[in-house]
Amino acid sequence: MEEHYNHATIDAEAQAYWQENRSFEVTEDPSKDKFYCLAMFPYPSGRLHMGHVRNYTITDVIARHQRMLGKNVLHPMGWDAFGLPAENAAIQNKLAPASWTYSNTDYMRKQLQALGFGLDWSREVTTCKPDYYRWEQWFFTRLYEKGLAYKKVSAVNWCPKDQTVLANEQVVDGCCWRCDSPVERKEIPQWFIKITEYAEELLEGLDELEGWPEQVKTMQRNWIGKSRGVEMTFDLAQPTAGIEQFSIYTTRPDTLMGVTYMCLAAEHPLSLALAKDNAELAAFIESCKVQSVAEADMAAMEKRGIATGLSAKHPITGEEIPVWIANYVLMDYGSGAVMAVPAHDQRDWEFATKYGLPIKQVIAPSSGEECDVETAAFVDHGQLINSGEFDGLGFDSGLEAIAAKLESLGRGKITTNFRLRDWGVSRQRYWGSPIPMLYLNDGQEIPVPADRLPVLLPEEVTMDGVQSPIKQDESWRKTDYNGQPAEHETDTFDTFMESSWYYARFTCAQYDQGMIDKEAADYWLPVDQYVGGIEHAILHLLYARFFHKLMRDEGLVSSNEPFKRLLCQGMVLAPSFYRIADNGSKEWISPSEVDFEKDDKGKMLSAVRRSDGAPVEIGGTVKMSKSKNNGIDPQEIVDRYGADTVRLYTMFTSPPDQTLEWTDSAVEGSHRFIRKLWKMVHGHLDAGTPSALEVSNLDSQQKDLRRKTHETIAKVNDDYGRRHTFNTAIAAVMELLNEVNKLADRSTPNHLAVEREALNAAVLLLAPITPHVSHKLWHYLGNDNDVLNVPFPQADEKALVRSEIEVVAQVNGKVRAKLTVAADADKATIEQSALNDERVQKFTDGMTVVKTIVVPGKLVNIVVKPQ
RNA sequence: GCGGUCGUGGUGGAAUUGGUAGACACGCCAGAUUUAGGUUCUGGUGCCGCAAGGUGUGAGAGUUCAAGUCUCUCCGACCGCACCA
Repeated sequence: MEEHYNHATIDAEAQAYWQENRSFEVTEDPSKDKFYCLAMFPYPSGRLHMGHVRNYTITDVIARHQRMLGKNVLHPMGWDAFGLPAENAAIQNKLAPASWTYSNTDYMRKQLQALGFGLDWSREVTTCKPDYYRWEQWFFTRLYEKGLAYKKVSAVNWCPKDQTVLANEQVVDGCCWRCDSPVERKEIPQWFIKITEYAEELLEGLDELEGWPEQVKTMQRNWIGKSRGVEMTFDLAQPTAGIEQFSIYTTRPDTLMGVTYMCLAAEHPLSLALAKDNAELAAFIESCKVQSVAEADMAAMEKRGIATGLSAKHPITGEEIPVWIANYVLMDYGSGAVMAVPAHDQRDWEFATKYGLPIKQVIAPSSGEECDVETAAFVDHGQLINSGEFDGLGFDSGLEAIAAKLESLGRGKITTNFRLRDWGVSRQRYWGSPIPMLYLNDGQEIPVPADRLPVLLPEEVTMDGVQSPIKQDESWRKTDYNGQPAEHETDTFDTFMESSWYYARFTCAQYDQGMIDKEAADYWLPVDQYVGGIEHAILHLLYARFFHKLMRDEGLVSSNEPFKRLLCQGMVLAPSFYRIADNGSKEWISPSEVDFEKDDKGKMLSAVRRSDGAPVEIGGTVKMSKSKNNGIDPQEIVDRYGADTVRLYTMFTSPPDQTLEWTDSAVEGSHRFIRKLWKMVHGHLDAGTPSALEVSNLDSQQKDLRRKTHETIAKVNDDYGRRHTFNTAIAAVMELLNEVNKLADRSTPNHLAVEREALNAAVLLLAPITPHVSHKLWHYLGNDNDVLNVPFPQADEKALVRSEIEVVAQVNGKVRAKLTVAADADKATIEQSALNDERVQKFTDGMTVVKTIVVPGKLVNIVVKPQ
């Protein structure tokens, strides 16, 4: 065995072995239990970043562990290849998005291989290729035929100068990122898929997902936003432009008697009708359009409104209530109009205060406390007051009574409402799958017939940065349908379409007879473990769940949910440094160019740029990004330390669901640990040949080491399989090796046998995380099989047995002594042994024992008080 | 603004079901080895204190024999908000 660990040759050797043996290519094998382990596939941005490394290391560890547990493991990889960045890069580099994308996937595939990820490359899927998106197009035509896809008018961000649609990301401070013109909202016809038809099932399905983090399920529940309320109509006191009434929805009908004004969205039909001959209203509505469509921007802006001069009649009292138009009412939610109850809604309260509208209290706190609605809205449920016949009712009884009254008057009814809106899938961009629809001259919509699919996206194009090439290309647009002239839809799909079903396509990536090979899908689906960023907690995961149900209803898959277990990993952060440039902007300096000065405890005091020795500002630890110039290139670390060090570091330094802070010195620590393991195996082999392990013939030191080995095996199994806390698994193996070192006595073959068992276990336990070095060391330790397929170690219960244990003795909750007692000692024995302990007596002497709590195996707490 | 998460030594973190706070590692200090640096090895390391002991998990309150963990209020950081993926 070589004395020193050489990562370059060891990585290359293991990777060549896996490639030659096609170790990670799998087929459906009904005789074995399957395990489908999936990472969110990457957008091919150019190079891997640390977030990718972290994501794929997590799935690789889980996949390799499951494989060693005997499962038939599918761990595939592909490319989420359509999207906006390719268009931007294309404009910048004067390259077609397709060729930019393909050169990126080629480079990143090599990087993934260099990290030793055990991926089945025979199933690689690239979403921008026609053999993928043709099935998505076909599926959309099926949805259209079922009435689940439809076209409607909806708002986009519009740059009036460039005459183009902007993504929310392309709107900076309300202006176009390219030309800085103020952005407007514009209503254009777009395609939608009826996710709202599945709202109830998407909500209920969450209850089945026991393997999902609670916070993700909560976020999805809130996003779907099911509520029970009342829909009611308000008559206008002065019918206008043929409109006599409008409807609203409220979850607080109990506050109906406190309505003091009504609010319409700027895009509400009544608002638009009124604006026709009222220049002031028209100007206000126009001013509401100058803002992005992003909800966060809408919510953050100042609330503004204007009185229409119209009144509505209160449905119960008939009282006339002023009607306003306000910028905080969303046309997309409910009916685009709300009743305002400033006494019991914070936003209404602020609006009413600003415009001097009346505030009428109709709910009083149930506790009987006073509250003053002139100083703040009272938004809790309570008891109805000032509400005539409804006085004294509570929230539920008030809701029922008022709804019943409205129903009897024919003015409203109890309804269920969802916050969830239908999924808009149209994008006015080039680099996406064309939406497979045709338009005849008379405007009739025709789904492209299956035998004409796919509608190919031309790849050889030049981008002008403003208009989509296919929108400009008349020869692409023009076609025919049954002999009639027709035009292709030039919008493309939202890229969430591709990422909503790729997991199913991985089960049959090469299948060319349909979207999904049902036999393969039925074997592999659902995904047993899905891993990806928390930023996808709502949109991607909700769309994928929706798509799965659509595919189920098309007969393509059999399960109700796509992902059994979900792990959301945290972001990767790194320190950042900057200098203020002459023009006041920050110049971000890469951490690799910076040296630190530390105080005598190692705390960072100041930092200087190495090149000029002058100080730089410390910008804190923030998400690795190009803009902060603090990205660490995984490639450099792999070249310097090897793949196993990168993998070990990312798994050791934080639990997977928390943020990971990158520090160079800690990376060296991980590398040191691998070298230490290597050296230990080398020293062990040098010391001689172990005897066969005779469990019955061990001294107490050897028993201790053996117990530690099996405790570690038990902990690592639990950490890998159930807890997914790889950091504590690694810490446990480190402890085991520290123990091996401490008890090193290489003079007897018996001891060597116990040590061999420990080292074999350590190499196998680490194999999912550091597969290259484990591959090599496993052979050095005299094993001739492939570490990939060795059954994962299982703890020997007999080795775990202890005769004595330590319990803590507390007095009044403070630790005063540690007692050694028999492992099976009963409560009375433990209590007595604590009371007899002189360190305990020091604190109990002269006191009266009030009570004693004994937690067997853990502690005894003696509660005393002065006599 | 709305929804969600997090806050523990100089640093990353551990404490799994309310039961020993700080495992494991980085850094730092001291020593050994080394021509020197690096490597490697040994010991120490929350804070105050000579010690006994006290104190300590963002701040404040509460429940409990016992709170990092549960409840409430506040402060701070982060993620998502439907066209970034």
